[in-house]
Amino acid sequence: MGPKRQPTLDEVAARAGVSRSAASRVINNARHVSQAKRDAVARAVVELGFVPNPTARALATQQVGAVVLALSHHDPALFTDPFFAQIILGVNAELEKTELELLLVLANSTQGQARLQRILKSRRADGVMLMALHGDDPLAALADQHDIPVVFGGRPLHAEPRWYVDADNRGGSRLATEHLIGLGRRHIAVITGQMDTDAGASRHRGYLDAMAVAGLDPSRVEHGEFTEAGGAAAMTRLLAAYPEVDAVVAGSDAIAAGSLRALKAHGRTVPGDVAVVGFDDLLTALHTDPQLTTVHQPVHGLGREMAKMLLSLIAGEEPHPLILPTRLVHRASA
Amino acid sequence: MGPKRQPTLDEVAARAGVSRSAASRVINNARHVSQAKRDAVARAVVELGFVPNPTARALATQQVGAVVLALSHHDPALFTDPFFAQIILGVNAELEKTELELLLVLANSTQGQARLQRILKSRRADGVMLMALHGDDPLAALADQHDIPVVFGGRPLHAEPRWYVDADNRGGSRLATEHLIGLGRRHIAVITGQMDTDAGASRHRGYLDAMAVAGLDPSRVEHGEFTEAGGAAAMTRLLAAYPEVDAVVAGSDAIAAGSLRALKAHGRTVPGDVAVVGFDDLLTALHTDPQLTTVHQPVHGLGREMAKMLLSLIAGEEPHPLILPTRLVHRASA
DNA sequence: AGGGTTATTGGAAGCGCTCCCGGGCCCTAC
DNA sequence: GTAGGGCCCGGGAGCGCTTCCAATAACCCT
Repeated sequence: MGPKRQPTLDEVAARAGVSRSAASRVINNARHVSQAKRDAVARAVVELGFVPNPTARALATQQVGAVVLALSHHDPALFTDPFFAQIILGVNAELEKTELELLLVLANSTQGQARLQRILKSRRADGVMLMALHGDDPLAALADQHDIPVVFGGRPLHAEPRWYVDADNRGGSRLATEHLIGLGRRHIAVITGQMDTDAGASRHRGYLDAMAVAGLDPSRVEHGEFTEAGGAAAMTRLLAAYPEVDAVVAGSDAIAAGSLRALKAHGRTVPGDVAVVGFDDLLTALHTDPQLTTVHQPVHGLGREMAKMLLSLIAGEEPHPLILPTRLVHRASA
Repeated sequence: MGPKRQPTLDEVAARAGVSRSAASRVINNARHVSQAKRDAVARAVVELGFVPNPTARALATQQVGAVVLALSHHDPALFTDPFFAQIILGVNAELEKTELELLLVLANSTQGQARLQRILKSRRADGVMLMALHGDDPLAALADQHDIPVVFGGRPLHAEPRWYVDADNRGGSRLATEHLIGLGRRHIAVITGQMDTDAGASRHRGYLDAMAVAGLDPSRVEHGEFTEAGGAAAMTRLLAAYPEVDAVVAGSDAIAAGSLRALKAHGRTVPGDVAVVGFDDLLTALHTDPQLTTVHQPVHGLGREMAKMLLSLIAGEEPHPLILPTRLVHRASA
């Protein structure tokens, strides 16, 4: 292995022939240092390969230099959804511009919850991004209990957090439904995700909005999980209960993919017999057959905006909640 | 917001009427404390809601209480592969048993590389897990330069790191090829992933092994990326160059999914005209049509074992490199 | 030339914790 | 009766950095 110990600021100062305070000022690019000392210190830093110890710095400044991204979900497998990967990528893109590190906390289990609690109480991070909260999620309340900035990704069901970024779920879903109506479909069903989720409930509401305006019957509804399996099962139930359906608004691309499979299994053609539109516009939407007409939400951007908002919060600013627009992407399934 | 400041150990000690040292001993469950003081401190801890400050503790003990998982890849989009999600899930499962936090570093860009460097030099973590190294990846050399445990997930191309965990890529691929041979196929092609990757090269080698034993022509080969698009393109080239192929060994499930798509586009049936076997056995393998016969590698376990190995390294032990077994999963495509 | 700023500078006091050490204490063995 | 050996216990010295402060030094204006 390499060098046994990193040089300390004292050693740098000694080598440069200045006081530790002066060296510190140079490192932090602060004022009140002569150019001569500045150069001397800079040289010593290079020669010694000095890198400031973040722990010591954190202790002195009371700033950790890290933020946490906490993903809360009851089912660990859900994390496999590329949706989360995109979120992480977005967050990371924004964080890369800074010196902040990313702490990942999977808060599904009670284990994970306790861990997040600890992180908050012990100030192990300068801020928190919290995602995917179910209605009863105890994490939602955590935000207020500690003196640490928290931004939500998506809204919890029965609370309006002070800071959040979300996609326009309701508007997007309404768009999708209107598109189906415009296509001449009249027996339009909806397969929602979990209704104890704001995304699930809001997307359902968007469907109701459009159906109401068009004066159509909005009662053909099935609930399921945000998964392919959930979608397939829901579609099968739908077909049994309402054989007349000629279109379905799916709560997510995964759900849509599942319905496609179930539809094919029951001998219905898409979009001939039944038109399907999804929600998310992840890569999955391109890999179905036929390719999915779907509502695009800027997932990567969602991650980025969460990070941005957290950064501005940490900087002491007062950002406003943000709702990102969604739009319909026309492909083959509707 | 909540309480402005967390109580310190001194305050706990004062309230319990003991010295700070004694309080510390109780917190760390060390010996040489009377039961009476133990109780007094415990009570004070609860009353004050004390949680030790990890930063201060880290500074004193020289142990950060965090490890990093670094994912290196040239293309950020690759991170979307559920493979990584599974790795993370596995790592997290093991870490949840400890007090260690997970630092996620996406080291694709030079930005990310520099960041990882900094983390290593400044000892921002107690250990590192490094994944997905291409042949020329500068990260591979990093391990030796710093006095910090590093375990590799998969092997870099031209180096045998001291500690790594990998799947039996060569053996698995050989199994897949043998299966195809057993099926009576004789014009078996291979679509590899990037050959500057150990996984890519090893899986190709497994194919060569089996073909050599059977005395078959192993020259039908195309290279691509570990993606669906790469697989589709490679399959198309394959079909043009060797129209007689009756089977293909794919370097991954994504590649296999791509070939399936290309095969269908060219009017070949699967497994009738061409049998296909994948590698990974992720959820994707279930969502293709037909479902994929594929080599299962324990991705979640890979993550878990990486974490385990790192933990044991941190504990001062000397674990051995680990190669996890792979096995063939029979489904419809071969 | 003199009073008042404004730049530099190093000393020293923390940040909140761990842990070494030496001093009591009590108990046992001779 | 006393010399050892545990056990407790608190004092205090760090861990490596930032930052306040008082002390100089350099500079401006009238």
